[in-house]
Amino acid sequence: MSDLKTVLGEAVEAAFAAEGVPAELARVTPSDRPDLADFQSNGALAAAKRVGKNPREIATAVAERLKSDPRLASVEIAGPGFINLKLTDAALADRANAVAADPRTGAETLAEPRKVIVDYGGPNVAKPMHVGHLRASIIGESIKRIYRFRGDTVVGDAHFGDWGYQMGLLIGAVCDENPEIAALVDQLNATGDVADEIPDAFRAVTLADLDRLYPLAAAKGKEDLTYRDRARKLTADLQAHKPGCYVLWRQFRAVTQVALERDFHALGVDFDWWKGESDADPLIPEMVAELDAKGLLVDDQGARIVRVAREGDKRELPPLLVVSSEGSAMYGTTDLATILDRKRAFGPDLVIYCVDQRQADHFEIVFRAAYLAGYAAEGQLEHIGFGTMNGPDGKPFKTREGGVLKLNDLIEMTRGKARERLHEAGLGENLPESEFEEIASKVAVAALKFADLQNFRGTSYVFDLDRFTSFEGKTGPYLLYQAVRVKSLLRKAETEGAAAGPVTVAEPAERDLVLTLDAFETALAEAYDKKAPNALAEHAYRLSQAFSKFYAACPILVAAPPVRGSRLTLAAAVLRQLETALDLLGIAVPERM
RNA sequence: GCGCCCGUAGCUCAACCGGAUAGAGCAUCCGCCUUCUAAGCGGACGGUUGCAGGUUCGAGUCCUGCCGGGCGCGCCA
Repeated sequence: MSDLKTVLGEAVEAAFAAEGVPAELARVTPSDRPDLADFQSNGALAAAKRVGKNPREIATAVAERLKSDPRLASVEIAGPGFINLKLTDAALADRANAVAADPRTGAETLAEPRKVIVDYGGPNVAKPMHVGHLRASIIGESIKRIYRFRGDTVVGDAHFGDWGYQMGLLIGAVCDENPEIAALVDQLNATGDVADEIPDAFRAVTLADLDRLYPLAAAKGKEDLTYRDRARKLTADLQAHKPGCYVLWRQFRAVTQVALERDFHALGVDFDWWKGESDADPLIPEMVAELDAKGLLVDDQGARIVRVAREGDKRELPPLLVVSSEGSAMYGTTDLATILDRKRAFGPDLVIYCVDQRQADHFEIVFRAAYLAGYAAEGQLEHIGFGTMNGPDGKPFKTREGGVLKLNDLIEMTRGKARERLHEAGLGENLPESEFEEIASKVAVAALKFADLQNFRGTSYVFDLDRFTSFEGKTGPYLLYQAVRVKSLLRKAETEGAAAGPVTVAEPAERDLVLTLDAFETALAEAYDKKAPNALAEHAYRLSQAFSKFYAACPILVAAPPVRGSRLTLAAAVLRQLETALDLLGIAVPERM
C-alpha cells in the first residue's frame, strides 16, 4: 500500500514515458497551492529543458493522458507548465481506510534493511551530564527510533567517555585530597593486586567529590605543566591497568552510573549498549601493530600518528594522533579502536555519530584513518552534527551564575514548570498524586524534546522554558493535549456504544485530514534520509492541527451513524499515527490530562 | 591566517532535486463556548530572505565577492 504521492507519481511517470519524455522527472509533490490542487508535478518544466520543447505542450499532453484516471477529479495546467492534480473524494476515502487498517498507519518499511549503530549521548564518567548532553540524547534517541521503525536493525550505544586524560586528572586530584586513598593507590600499584571488591577507602569517593574536583584539576592542568604531566602519566598508568589506578577508576564509574541512569531514564532515553572508551582498550595494542604493519603509522615529535590529508583538501587536516608521547591512547585512538570493535562484534553497514557539530574535524580524521585501515568502507561512518542550545544572549546556555546547568536540574526545573502550567489550567486536579506526577513528567519531556526536535538539528536554538512549556502554539504540551483529546473522545464513543465504520470524505476538513494522514510516509522518509527528526516533528504538528480543525468543524458523536462511524475511524487513525510519530520523537502520551 | 556553519516577519524557527502568492508559532487586533477537553478554532496585521553581482525561462535554495555572528584548527574530549 503506497501513499498517494507515490501512486500519483507512478501514474505521471507512465504518462511521461508514453509521451516520450524522461519519466524520472515526473516527480509528484504535495501542492504548493492547496486552493488549486492536492498534488502537483513540475516535471514538465525540467523535461522541457532536457528535450528542448515547450513545457506547456508537454504538460498538456501528459494531462490529457491523466484525465482518464478514475482517481483524479481534475487535472489542470497552470503557470509555465505545472500539472495540478485533484483527487476524488472516493480515492481519498480509500486511502483513509487503508491507513486506518494499517498498524503502521501508512508508513512503509525498507526493502533492504541495514545494520546500523547510533552512537549518541556521550556521557562522561565522573562528570554529571549537563545541558550539552541534552541535544545529543534527544536527537540520537529519535534517530535510533526512526531507523528502527523503518526496518533497520539498530543498536544504540551510549559510548561513555571513560578512558582519557580527565581520568588521570581525577585520580591525581582525589589522591591529593585524601592521603589514605593516595597511599592505597600506591600500595595496590606496587603489589600488583587487582581487588575484586572496591576497597572502602575508595568507596568513600562520591560523584559530588568528582564533580567538585574536576573543574579545579582541569584548570590547574592547563597552567601547571608539572601537574599536567603527572595527570598524563596517571592516564597512562590507568590504561596500563596498574591496579591502584584501575580499581579507583572503577569506583568513579560506579558512582557515575547511578546518576546517568537516572537522567537518561527521566528523559525517556535508553541504550542497547552501555559501552565506553575503555571497552575498546584491549584492541589497541593489536590495532597499533596492524597500523604499523600497514605502513600507516608514522613517528612524529615523539608521538605516533596516521596522516589522513588527501589531495584536493581545502585545508591541511591534522593527522590522527594514535599514541601520545606519553604512551597513552588519545580519544581518536579509542574512537578508531571502537570502529574495529564494532566491526567485529556487529558488522554495521552504517554508524551514525550523533555528536556536537564542533567535533566535525575530529570525526573526519578518525573516519579517514578507519577507511585507510580497512575498518570500514568509505561512507559507512557518518557524523551527524548539531548546533548548541543557547541562552537568551545567543550564547551556549549557562546558569544565572554563569556555570553549566546540570541535566538533572534542567529536568527538575522543567517538571516544576509543567506542574505549574497544569495547575494554572486546572488540569488533572482530580487525579491521584502519582498519575499527576506522571503527567507532569510527560509534559516536561514533551516540552523539552519537541522544542529541540522541531528545529533542524544543524542549527542552534534559544532555550526558553516559558515558551517550551506553553500549552499554546507549536509545543510539545499542545501535541499531548491534542492526542489526549482524541483519547477522551474515543473513550466516550465506547461508553456510548458508538461504533467505527468505513471512512467517507465530504467536508473540506475531512479532505485535509486525510491528505495529512497520507503525508506521514513522506515525512518519515525525509526524516530517515536526512537524519532530520524535525521533518517528523513538523508532521506531528500538522496532523494535530488538521485534527483540531476537523474536530471543530465536524461533530463526531452527535452525527448520524454512517458519518459518525467514518469520523470515529478517522479519529482513531489520527491517534495511532500521532502516537507513532511522537514515539519516534521519543515523546510518550499520557492517557488523560 | 586557513577552514566549516549560520544570517528569512518585532521575537523563536520552517521551507520537499532550483518552481506558482516564502510558511508556522509567539506577540498585537477582531470574531466563536446551552454542543465531543476553548490548553481549541476562524480571521486580520506583519517580508527588498544580511549586501552586491552572476548562472537560469525561474534563486531563500546554485556560483563569486563583501558585511555581520558562531565554531574548529595534533599530544583535552
